[in-house]
Amino acid sequence: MPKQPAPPSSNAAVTFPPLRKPLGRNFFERSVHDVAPELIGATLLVGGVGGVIVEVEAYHQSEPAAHSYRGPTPRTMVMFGPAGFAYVYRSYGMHWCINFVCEPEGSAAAVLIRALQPTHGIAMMRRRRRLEDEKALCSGPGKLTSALGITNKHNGLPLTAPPISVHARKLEPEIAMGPRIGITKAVELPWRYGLKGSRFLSKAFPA
DNA sequence: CTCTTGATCTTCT
DNA sequence: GAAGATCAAGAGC
Repeated sequence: MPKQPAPPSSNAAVTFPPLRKPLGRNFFERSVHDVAPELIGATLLVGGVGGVIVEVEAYHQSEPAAHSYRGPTPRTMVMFGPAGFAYVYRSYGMHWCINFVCEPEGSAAAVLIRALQPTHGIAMMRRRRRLEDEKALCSGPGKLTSALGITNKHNGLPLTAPPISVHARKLEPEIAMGPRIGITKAVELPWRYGLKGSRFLSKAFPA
């Protein structure tokens, strides 16, 4: 094992830049196309571990790349419910991915969280991922759930109550935009958003 | 750097 | 039975 800086020897508070009050349900109860870009720069914490959201994708019921496209199923139930809850699904038989459910009840839309810049609980993330490289800890939708300990147990949990919280950004970041990744339908829709120039993306946006 | 492939299994057809 | 909102490792350049 490579040497790491010694972690704090107690549970004494570790200082981080102060976070804003957690976002409430009303933040998510809007068009997924408004919410998705506004999530760039926000902080996601699960059990105190997390970081700044640097990449997301919007999915909407009306479009065939969305899991909700064919109507409610046991898996996609949560998306047809109210906004402000987590939709967690199994990807390729081995990874978990987390979405934030948006829009008023009746409209099934969600934002896939694709990458974080780690800020809180980095030592824990390194243990879970068995990986040192900070910029690769959360640089993909399956990687960040592993780093944050997200599994199907989190499916349907509120994003507005422990252990999950989402904190608004403090500054207006520069947003990059482009086609979504890893899909074969509706590939032309530019519904992927990212923090311009971030080193923590799953994949760079074309200049 | 890019490209290819194997791993692995739930979901819906 | 096939596809899939992925990842990591290996080969080639």
